[in-house]
Amino acid sequence: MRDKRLKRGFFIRPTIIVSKALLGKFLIHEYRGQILSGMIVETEAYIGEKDKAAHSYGGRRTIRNEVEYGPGGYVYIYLVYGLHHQLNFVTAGTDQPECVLIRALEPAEGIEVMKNNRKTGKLSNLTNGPGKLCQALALDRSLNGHDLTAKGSDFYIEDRGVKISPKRIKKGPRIGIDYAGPYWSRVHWRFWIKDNPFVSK
DNA sequence: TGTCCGATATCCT
DNA sequence: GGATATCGGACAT
Repeated sequence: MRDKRLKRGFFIRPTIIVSKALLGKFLIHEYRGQILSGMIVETEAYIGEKDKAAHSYGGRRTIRNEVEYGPGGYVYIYLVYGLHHQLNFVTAGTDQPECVLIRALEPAEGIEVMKNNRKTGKLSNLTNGPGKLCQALALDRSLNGHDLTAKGSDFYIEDRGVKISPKRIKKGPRIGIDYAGPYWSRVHWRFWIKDNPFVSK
């Protein structure tokens, strides 16, 4: 059987390219013997050094964002507002603190478990936001620094052959970062699949 | 050691 | 549509 997991080379590319390429890929978490998965439908790019909205702006390097300074293909996950997790994938090479925030998924496998994790019966409300998808797929800080490309790991990304043509990729300003000032809060570094009902609002 | 605040979701009106 | 929950990280003291 062909190994469909994304390899290191996929992530070691410019962050904007990776952000778009991730649309249509499948995020898979094998959790307690269950497969929890979803197709990525919305992403945001964070270009560390020069991006005022990024944790690594100006080369800021801390215990929390240390993994961003490593090579692409690793997981950067942390807690905001004391209750919501944010899932990111590190991109580019070593010492370029760049990453892609996963904002929304279209649920694929393990939907019943996800509904239970989320305490909701509504499919449309399961994974249409960064904090929601982490809760649905049971992702938390213990996965920080996880290698997505490691053989046999239980958290990875697959290419299942879904092709998203450039025409179906929409872009716009990122969300919830007004503090970054008029320029960085407006750059069009958010990407999503046109007309997909699971994109966050 | 203390204070400030966030890459959101939810509940309430 | 608006308030607010809730905690760990960042940085100042």
